[in-house]
Amino acid sequence: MPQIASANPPPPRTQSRDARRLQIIEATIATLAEKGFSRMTLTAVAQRAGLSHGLVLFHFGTKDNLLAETLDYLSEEYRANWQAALQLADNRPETRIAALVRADFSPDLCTPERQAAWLAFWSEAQSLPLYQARCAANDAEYSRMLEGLCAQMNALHGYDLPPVRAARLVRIMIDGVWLDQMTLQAPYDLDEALNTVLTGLGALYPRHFGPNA
Amino acid sequence: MPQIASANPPPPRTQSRDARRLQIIEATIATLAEKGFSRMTLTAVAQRAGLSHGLVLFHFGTKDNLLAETLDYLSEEYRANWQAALQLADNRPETRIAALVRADFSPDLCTPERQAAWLAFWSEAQSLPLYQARCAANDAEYSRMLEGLCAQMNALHGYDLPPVRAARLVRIMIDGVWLDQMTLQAPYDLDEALNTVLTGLGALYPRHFGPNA
Amino acid sequence: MPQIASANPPPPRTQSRDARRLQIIEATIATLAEKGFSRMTLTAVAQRAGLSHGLVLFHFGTKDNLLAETLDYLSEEYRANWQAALQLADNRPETRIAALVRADFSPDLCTPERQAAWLAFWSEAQSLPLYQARCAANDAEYSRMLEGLCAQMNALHGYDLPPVRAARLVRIMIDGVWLDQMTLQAPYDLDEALNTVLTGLGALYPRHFGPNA
Amino acid sequence: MPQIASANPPPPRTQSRDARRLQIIEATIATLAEKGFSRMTLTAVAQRAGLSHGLVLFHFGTKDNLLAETLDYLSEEYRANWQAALQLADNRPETRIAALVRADFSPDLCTPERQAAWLAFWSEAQSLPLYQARCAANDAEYSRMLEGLCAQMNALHGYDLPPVRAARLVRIMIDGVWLDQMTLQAPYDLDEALNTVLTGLGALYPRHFGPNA
DNA sequence: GATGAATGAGCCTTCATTCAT
DNA sequence: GATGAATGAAGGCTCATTCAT
Repeated sequence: MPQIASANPPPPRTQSRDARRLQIIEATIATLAEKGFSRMTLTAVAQRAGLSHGLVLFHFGTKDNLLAETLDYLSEEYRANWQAALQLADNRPETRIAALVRADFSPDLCTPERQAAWLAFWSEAQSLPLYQARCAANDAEYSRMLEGLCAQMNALHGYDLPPVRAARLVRIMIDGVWLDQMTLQAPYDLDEALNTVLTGLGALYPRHFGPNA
Repeated sequence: MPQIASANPPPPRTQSRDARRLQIIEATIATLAEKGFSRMTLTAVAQRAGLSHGLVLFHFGTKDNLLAETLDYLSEEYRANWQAALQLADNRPETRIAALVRADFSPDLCTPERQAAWLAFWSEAQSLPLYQARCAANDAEYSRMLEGLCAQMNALHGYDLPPVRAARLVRIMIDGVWLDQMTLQAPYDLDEALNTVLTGLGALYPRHFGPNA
Repeated sequence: MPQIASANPPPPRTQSRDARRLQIIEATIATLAEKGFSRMTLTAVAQRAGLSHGLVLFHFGTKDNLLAETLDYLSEEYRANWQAALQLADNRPETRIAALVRADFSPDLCTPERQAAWLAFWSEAQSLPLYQARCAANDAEYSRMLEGLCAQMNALHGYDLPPVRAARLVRIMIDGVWLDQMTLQAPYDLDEALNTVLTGLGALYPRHFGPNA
Repeated sequence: MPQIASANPPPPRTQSRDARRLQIIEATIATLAEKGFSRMTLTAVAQRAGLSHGLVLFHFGTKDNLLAETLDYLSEEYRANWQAALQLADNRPETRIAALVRADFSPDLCTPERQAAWLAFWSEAQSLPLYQARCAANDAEYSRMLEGLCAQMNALHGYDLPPVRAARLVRIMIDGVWLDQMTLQAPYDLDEALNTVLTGLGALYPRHFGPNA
């Protein structure tokens, strides 16, 4: 976890360039979550980071660029997370799929702040070239990889689900419970979210998956 | 669906109050879809409706109120749509679930514009009291109803899925493919979306559902 | 007293032109008093008169004209009031001065509404040509007349006050207590106002004036 | 009196915070005098100060706050002025009253601009909570102090005027000549204003006051 | 690096005015 | 006469961006 900005102590006089940028990006994520895309202002970001207004622009040039780099950061963080999970898994597709799903619900990543920030970017994806430009490649890579695993489930274990649809179902179940956290009046917790997806996965591949409990 | 907004002909000097309000609400949905929540301006709405921006405020008072009434309109439209679908279905839970799912992909409702508008509201749900205040009741009603149908699937047909999770899985699969339309670079069409959900449904209840083709 | 507008009963379908104009002018005075010059809107005037927005402009053409005619009305009302008081007085200057002062505190004229309306016009007198154009003549006539009476006090009763200053002192004492009603947190009543001026008058002309009690 | 506002030279990029605020407040007073309360706009204030309109809001937040701080400034200036005058006077009530009156006609304070600004605030006092909230205390302090001095005139010099009325008469004569400056077509000068009030004072306390000449 | 004053574009909103019915 | 829809100018305010220190 990157070191989260904390406004109270006077900001250290000199910080490494990268630490400052990270601090501002984390403040951007938090502000996005707190105020939504439409009310995220540079002033609010600066305040949350405990920095002056001008310094944010000194480091990022423009607001659009700050948003772009924040999205890059989230996107890269997400990719690194599932890739690390795959590294630790063996080669069986059921292990790898399980690892991916669990990774998506890791408490480091799956926080209300980050979910809200993702949703903010998604909602602007249609009208802002930003999202497609920055995330299309990562998203596609993730989908292709998941489709490959689903294809292996068919080949190795005798299932008969179209891999593209199966992969898509896994993906949308994950996105769906993320969305639930943002829109439900009384959201369920991380554990229930994971088990909901595992239940769905167990429906797709009954001999290999199922809820924890 | 009314298709009123059309800027070219000089707007009739007087229209019935309700027709004008509807026209403006449709223009709001379209603008929300085109520009996203953060860049939806009253000027843009007025332009799209072919009206002066002052008239929008004459009819709705404030921008916030316009947004609230737009959300009410979408929410009511959605509720009316699935309730009408249930009216036409018989009493068997599998028929009713299928009717709900198909209703959610009706071409009148499931348009890119409306999906984008919904997403815009979802993304602000955390920071704006608007969404919870207006939609929580409708959302909860929908969930309860779906949970009831899933419970009947267990009772009548011998399935063994926890109804709350099963209902949630149906919901998030639907929301998930909606979300896909907004975020994928090359989204799939309505038919494929429906069949994806039916495939997922077939995994949950194998003896009663499956893709069309 | 002109017939005060009363919003509750549905406005009589057909009224004489002059009655409508008067009704609107009275509503203007009341609105001026309630909201101040800067927040007096045609909508507020119409609402107070129980009429539609457009009707006000039908009768007065523009807002500026409505204000001008309202000022004319107040000015004429004021002039008629003191002239009527003089008609009833005998020819002695002390009687005539007393009549003038009492006229200025007549309960019909000296209402919080009218005082506030006058003050509103005074405060805009510098920047709006309106006041000078409409009231300079009346004001000058009043001053000349008062100066003549003060000159008679000297000639007939042996006082030795410069008539211009004496007249001015009478005028500003009256205006001053009017102003007090608008600015004091706990203003005094009409009777105390009158006796304050009579006390001042008694200081100027000790053998002829003094407070009532 | 600072005489800062001057649009011609390009404004220094940076000024001390307080100097800028003062400059803007003086421009507000001038604009209030020139245009009246109802047409005083931030743009007009900024133009008169030779600054951008955004800067006015940068320093004062809102127009309402700018008005409030301007009134505070005028009110404090007025209080400081009469208190300084009292400091220089000896303890005899006639000296102190004379000092107060002369202070009210000091050329620094008693300018057309300031008089017009005061009148603008007075005219909105009824409908805006501003005036009462900011000035009631100062006004009451002034009245009490003046009443005390009038009581001393009775006690020490054998006069027999009710102190409250006497003090009120002094106050309204001063306010009255201020009002005259705003409403008369051909106002008299400062000297004549002072002598008018001194004449009135001489009528109240014949053995101690009278016009200068 | 860092700060905060300064600018100006663009937004929401108010409101006088016009006009069809 | 009377109504209320419709327009557009103008105002207050927010905020990204620039820039002197």
